[in-house]
This record gives sequence, C-alpha cells and structure tokens, in this order.
Amino acid sequence: MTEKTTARDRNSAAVRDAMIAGAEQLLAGGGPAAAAIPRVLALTGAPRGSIYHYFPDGKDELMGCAIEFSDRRMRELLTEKSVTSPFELVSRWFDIWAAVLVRSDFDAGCAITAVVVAGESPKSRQHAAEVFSGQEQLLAETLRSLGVPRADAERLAPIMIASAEGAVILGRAERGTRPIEIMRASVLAQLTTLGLGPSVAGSGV
Amino acid sequence: MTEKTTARDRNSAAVRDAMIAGAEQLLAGGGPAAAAIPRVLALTGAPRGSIYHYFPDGKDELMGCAIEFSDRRMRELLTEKSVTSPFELVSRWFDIWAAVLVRSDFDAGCAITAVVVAGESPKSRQHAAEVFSGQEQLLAETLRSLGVPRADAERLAPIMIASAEGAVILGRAERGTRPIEIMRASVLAQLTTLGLGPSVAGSGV
DNA sequence: GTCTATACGAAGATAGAC
DNA sequence: GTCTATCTTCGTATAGAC
Repeated sequence: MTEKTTARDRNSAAVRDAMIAGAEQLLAGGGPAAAAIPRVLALTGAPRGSIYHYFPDGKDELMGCAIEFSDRRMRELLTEKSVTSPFELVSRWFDIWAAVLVRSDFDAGCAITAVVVAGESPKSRQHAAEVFSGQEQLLAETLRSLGVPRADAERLAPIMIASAEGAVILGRAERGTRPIEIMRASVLAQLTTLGLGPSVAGSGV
Repeated sequence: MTEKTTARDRNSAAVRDAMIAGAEQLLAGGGPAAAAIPRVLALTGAPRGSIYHYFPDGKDELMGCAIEFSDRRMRELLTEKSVTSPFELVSRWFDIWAAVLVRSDFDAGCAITAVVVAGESPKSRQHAAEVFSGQEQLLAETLRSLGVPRADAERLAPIMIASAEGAVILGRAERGTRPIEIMRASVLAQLTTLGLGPSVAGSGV
C-alpha cells in the first residue's frame, strides 16, 4: 500500500490477470507442458515482453499464480450464493465441477491436480499441495458452520475433494458427466447416512 | 504365432519390457513430459537404438504400452489371491493404491490418470479412456461375481475408481496415506449401507 | 539390433534496444 | 513496458554406418 494505483497500473494488472487466467485455462486442459509461455501469450494476446516483467521467476511463478487464481475462483463460486445446508453445499460443489467439464467440452479438469500429477518443479507441487489443503479447510469450516459435527466435517471435506477430482478425471476420459453424477449421489448418500440429509438441514430437532 | 521364439527374441523382449516398465514408472511419477525417451533410456539402460526399433510409432506407442502395462499389473494384483467378498475387494483395491504411494515415497500415482490429465496427443488420451473403461468393467464383473446386484455393482465400480484416483492425488499432495484411508472407509461404509458389509459377504442369508 | 550423427522444432531464460 | 534477438537446453524423429 505504499504506492499509488495509476491508470497504467490498472492496465498492466489487466494484462497480468489475463495471462494468469490464460495459464490456468491451459494448465487445466493439458498440464504444465500445455501451459507453455508462448501458448499463454498466443491465447491471451499479451505482449511478449510482459512475461518476465510481471513474472520475474518465470514459468514457476506463472503456474503458481494460475493455481491461486483457480483456488480464488472456486472460493467465489462456492460462496457467492449463501448455502443453507450441507446437502446444498455438496450439490453446488459437484455442479461447479460438472460445469468445468461441460463448458470445456470435457477437455479440462482441475489445474491444481494437473500440477500435482505433472508439475515441473518440486516447488510448484508443494504449492499445489498447500492450495488443496486450504480448500479442504474451507470446506470443513463451511460444513461446520452448517451444523455438521467437527469429526464428520473433517472427514467429509477430503471426501468431497477426492470424489470430485476422481470424477473429473473419469468424466474427461469418457467425455461425459456420468462419473460426476455418480459421485455426487455417493457423497449425498453419505450425508444422509450421517443424519445430515436434506430434511435435517438446519438443526438437530 | 507364425514365428519361432529364439533366445535372441526373448532377450529383445526383455529390453522392450524394461523400457515399458521404465516408461510407466516415469509416467506415473511426472506425466508424459517426465517420461521423455532419453529419460526412459537412462533409467533402464536400454540401448539408444532400441526406441524406434521396438516402438516404430515413437513416444505415443511407448506411452500406450506403458498404460497397458499398468493396467495388466493392476489386474494381476487384483486377482492373484482370490477374493471372497466385496469388502475384501474394496480393501485390496485401496491397499494397492496405498502401496503405490508409499513405495514411491509419495512421488507417483496412476499412469492412466497422468495421460488423461496431461496427455500429449488425442490418441493417447482416448487410449487412456479405454483402459479406464476396461478397469471399470473388470471391477463391476468382479463385484457381481461376489454376489453384488447388478445395479449396485455398476455404481460401485466407478465409485471405487474415482475414489482411489482422487485419494491418490490428495495423498501425493500431502505426502501421506490419510486420503486413501478416508476414501477406503468411505467406500466400505457405502458397502455396509447397501447391505454388503463384511458380515454378509457370501449370501443373502 | 544397436550405434552415431544429425535435422528439426519447441521451450525457458537473458540481454540490450526502443 | 514492450520489443527483438539470442543463447541454451531438451526432446522427437530420421538416416545411414556397423
């Protein structure tokens, strides 16, 4: 906060943001190798000279920003409309992932997974691990705030993430949402088994 | 079957097999980019001249053989000891994946997933999709043979695969087997909910 | 069957001009 | 800030010798 934000800064930030969004898109589609710098430039129309200007540490830094961007967007989608029950949270979670699949014509998945599976540096994989951990915390806390007992919330959060990640991979492979719907039903059924079904959303009455 | 198998053929096949196994290992560890041909040669000690001799279609063919090798080994591990209940099958399934994680010090996952997520050609991704489909069929048929009703078996098979794939990714990220154990418990609990728990393994008594 | 040599292209990163 | 070289490394694939 020591510098003023000028019009040029805002403009520059826009270029930078576009590069990050483009990198995230390519990363989710084909992993780090597909998110090569020249491709990001071609996709976004960003100037060649902008890479090492905005990302002094090169590709590693760009990949890091891309998965943080992916994480930020996921948090927004998850909280933009208020959720009133665990059932709704889980359903929205799988809605988001179904949309990722459908809107990419089943050619894209999770950018964070792509880095874990095919990351080019230990640093980037470590970074991806931290982002996953943060998402798990967010989901667990949200579940708790919706009345889920702590022990259940802490188990359900990784179940939600792993179920969605696995379903996205299978969905990409078979080019359909069937795996998403199967895993959605699976997790919702587990909620019901725990007494957290749609009818007991708000309380322990 | 029109040619005799000579000592030289057996030797050659050994080199070829080593290259495939090495490619699978690198693929599972870091995706197709990490399974570059020079690395496969370095890892296996295979002669440089062997690549296009054994794999005329180059890297794509080697990757294809690698995921088929991975699939074959999985089928062997799954059937080498007879399974007597769905509970046992699911438990073994997660045992196998836990071993993949632990034995690689959490630096490797599923080769098929790696191709789906970061495959370098549409052909290789399509191939990976077929292998996943085949595994799902195997699991569904095995479940059926263990007394699981068809509808349940056809839902449980993709649940097993997606749960394990997701758990492997999270396990690699956090470098631990906690996600595997959580997903193992999740799937086993679903068996119990369906009346397929450990105590009703063999029949409907 | 295995070797070397080589052609070709793509990518990451840096230097210095504008 | 953005540009154009340019350097270096790496990977795929082919040709032709042994």
